[in-house]
Amino acid sequence: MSELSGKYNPQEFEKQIYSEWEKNGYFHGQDSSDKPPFSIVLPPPNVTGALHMGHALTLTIQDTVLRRKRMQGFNTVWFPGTDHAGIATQMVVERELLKEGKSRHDLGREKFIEKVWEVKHRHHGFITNQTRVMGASLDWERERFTLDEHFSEAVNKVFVQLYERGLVYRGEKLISWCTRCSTAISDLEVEQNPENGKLYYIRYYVKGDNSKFVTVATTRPETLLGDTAVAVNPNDKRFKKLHGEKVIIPFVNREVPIILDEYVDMEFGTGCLKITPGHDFNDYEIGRKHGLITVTVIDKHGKMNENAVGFTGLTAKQAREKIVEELKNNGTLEKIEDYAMTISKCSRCDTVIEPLLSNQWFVKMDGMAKKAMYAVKDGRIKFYPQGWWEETYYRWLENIRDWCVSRQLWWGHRIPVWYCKDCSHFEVMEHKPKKPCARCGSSNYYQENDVLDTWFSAALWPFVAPGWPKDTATLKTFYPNSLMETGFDIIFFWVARMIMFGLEFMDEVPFKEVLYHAMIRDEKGQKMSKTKGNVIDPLVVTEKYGVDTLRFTLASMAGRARDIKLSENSIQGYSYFMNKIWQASKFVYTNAQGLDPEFNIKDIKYPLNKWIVSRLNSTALAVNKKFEVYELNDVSETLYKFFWHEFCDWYIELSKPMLNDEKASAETKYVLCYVQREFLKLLHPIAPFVTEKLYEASPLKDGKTIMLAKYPEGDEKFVAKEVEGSFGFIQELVSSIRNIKTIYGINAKNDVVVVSKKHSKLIDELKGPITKLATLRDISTADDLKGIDLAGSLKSVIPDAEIYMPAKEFIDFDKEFARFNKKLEEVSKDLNIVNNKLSNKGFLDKASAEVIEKEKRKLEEFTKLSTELKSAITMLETCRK
RNA sequence: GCGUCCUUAGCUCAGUUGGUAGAGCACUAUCUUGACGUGGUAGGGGUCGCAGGUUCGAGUCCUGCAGGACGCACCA
Repeated sequence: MSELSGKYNPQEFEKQIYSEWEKNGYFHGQDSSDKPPFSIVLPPPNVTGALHMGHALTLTIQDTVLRRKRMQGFNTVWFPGTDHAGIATQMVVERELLKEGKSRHDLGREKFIEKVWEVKHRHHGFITNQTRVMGASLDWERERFTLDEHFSEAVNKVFVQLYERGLVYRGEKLISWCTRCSTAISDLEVEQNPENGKLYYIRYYVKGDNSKFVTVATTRPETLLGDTAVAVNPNDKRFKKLHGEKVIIPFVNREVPIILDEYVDMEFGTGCLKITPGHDFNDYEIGRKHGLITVTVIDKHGKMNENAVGFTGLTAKQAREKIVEELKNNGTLEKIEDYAMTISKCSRCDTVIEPLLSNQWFVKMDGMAKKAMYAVKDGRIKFYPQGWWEETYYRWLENIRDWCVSRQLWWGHRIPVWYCKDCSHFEVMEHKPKKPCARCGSSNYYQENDVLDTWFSAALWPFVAPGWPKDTATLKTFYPNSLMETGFDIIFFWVARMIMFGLEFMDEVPFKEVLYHAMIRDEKGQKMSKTKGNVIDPLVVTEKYGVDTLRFTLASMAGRARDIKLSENSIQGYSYFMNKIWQASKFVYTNAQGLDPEFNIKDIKYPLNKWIVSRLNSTALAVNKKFEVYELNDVSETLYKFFWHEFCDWYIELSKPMLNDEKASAETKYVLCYVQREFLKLLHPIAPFVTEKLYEASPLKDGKTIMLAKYPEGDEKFVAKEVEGSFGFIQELVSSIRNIKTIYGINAKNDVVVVSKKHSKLIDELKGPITKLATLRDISTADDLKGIDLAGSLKSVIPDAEIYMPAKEFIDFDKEFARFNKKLEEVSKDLNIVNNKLSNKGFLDKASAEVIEKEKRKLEEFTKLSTELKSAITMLETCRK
């Protein structure tokens, strides 16, 4: 037994314990084993990222779940890894370059990528070490990086196979383009922001008739240069006669037709819609329907191109100002209105998105989406918390559009497509083709410049982490993964796509369960962000309060809620709990001298010991039940209450006199140590460090590490309902006596007489403990009121007992009278409710026998209490006279 | 507009087949009891957002309304 310091001081042991675990290989799972497998893949953090509270939460939840499974005897593997995070990482490096006044183009692709790798290597240690700090029991030997060789091979294979199956295609489409990132992005990477804009009303004159015109309303006048039609609703009587006419687009003087399309809302604006297929998604659709040409007037940098005659080279914003100015001058601008609109912006850099026509690679979604939907519908994958995300998931999959996976970036998986330099032919192959071009015979190939969306590779994580495309033992054992734990914000980005690709390439779901966790916010419910300055840094918190404290706090909040409001105050509260565990353990250990470690827990005799062992088992059963549905908040609450309010408040206090009792001492010592040790095991998954530290010092230590100890499942055989019931009475008795003493400010120890037919024997047996707990000199029992100085005693009534405390000098009849009347009022209210129920024919007819029985018992109890209280009040009245 | 969800004690939240409203923090009073004042003990505090309905019985189920969060779509 080692010495424990005076108070809980986590900094003294956490880091060392972690390295011991890692050194001893406790985190490592076996590729094949007799034990049932349990696997999780860590959602790979951005390799250049820093640990934030979201990471801390996800690590805590996953580690907690996994540690319990490991202790339960599962062959567990938690696959670690980091993500190359395409745009994000490229931006980090570009920003560094910018400081030297350079862009990536100054370096060239090869040099630039070299530089990114350097940055990657430099950063990699930060995030992984911070992950270690949190206590995450990751199988580090299996760590992966999404751009490492093996991973890239898998990505290529997937891409090629998708192509061969007709699920990948190249096409020219209108896509969302970020002019700052200079790349296409997917629908998911576009955010809609409300903004105050303007609506411009512009006249287009009909060709050949300067007296006729139509007025269109637009928020983007600069796009009129790319207009190729004006549309009106076919049912709109106002404009129908114009069908077939042509109007002239100002500046470019292009003649465009007036077309009819039901899409046009007659109520909105003027009822005339300008059609710009090159810069608007809806217009693009209408253009396709009507066979319109597409004119692009804005380029990839957000500037007006050569088609924008007279405005070429201006930014879209400058062009808008100039066009509005000129329209005003020539009298075709009717009016400008304020207009509340939403603007699409790049979710990464907040730049306004420009819809652009361009050649991109797409993954066909409809077929895979359907399969992914059924996997959840038929229960092959279960979502937790139950009943929350299924609908959202289905809706997205039902309305899904093809996924634009090509990015015009340099950092990422370069698309395995090989173009012939001498003709336009291309091959989709994992490696550069060895044969000459099938069309022109040239051997001059170059690889596609675009890279893949980061989420493309991320979607392969559940099967690539265990080894795919190699047919490894690891893959056999750990696919499907047991659980996927992640934030609900990436349900579409990641979860849905993992399910699609898992089904497509493994023919089996990637994981059996998905657990979604909440978003961490500050105490006011606001998102934490550096600019707001409301960030709580997990590393600062763990430095101050310890990792276990933070983990316990986060676990306590990991319930069904979608937001977690975190404040330092709540963290501090839980650090007190850690200290409490520390202090109680110290007490247990210092009282363990002469302990017989061979004592058998089945042999315990004393009711108090039976009680705490019963409570321990009830607690273990409850904890395991809650673990199964991933309600970690209930797990931690159950453990908190058991340890603090049962083990410490009652059992430890009770054990003190028992330890001095020669007969009870040996058994009590053992039970103290036993219950404390089993509690440590129960808590270990949530608070791994303090439990290991204390376990190490336990005189009943039953293994090398608590990490590999058997997780207590709880045994019904040890749950003694009668004992718990009797002890409940004792608790109530003690509280009631304490209550009298507090009300009257009685500090001195005095005597108490209890009249209770039912519990006399029990009270006599537990005399020592009760006098100790209630600070009494003596407690005695009596069968009736004979010999009790009724007028000179303070009285209290609880179910099945009356308590008399001789304390003549303290009695205040008015106070007593008020106290009993208040109590009687409460009981009468309850009694009324029960009476009403039991005299209600409907209740008796329809309620279950069990419920009726319960009500009858209540009636009995309340009636008895009420009678007692009434007689006590009469007594007071007579005494007063 | 469609969808998911929230509204319970001053604050943060639990309350899972409908059966007498709970916890933590905060607050009040009190206690130097030999593990812990990061502690012990006792206590105050809620017409469960509003209005209907179903039911013998509703915080719990249904409908409507109000306030709020998030997702998707549309937005000339």
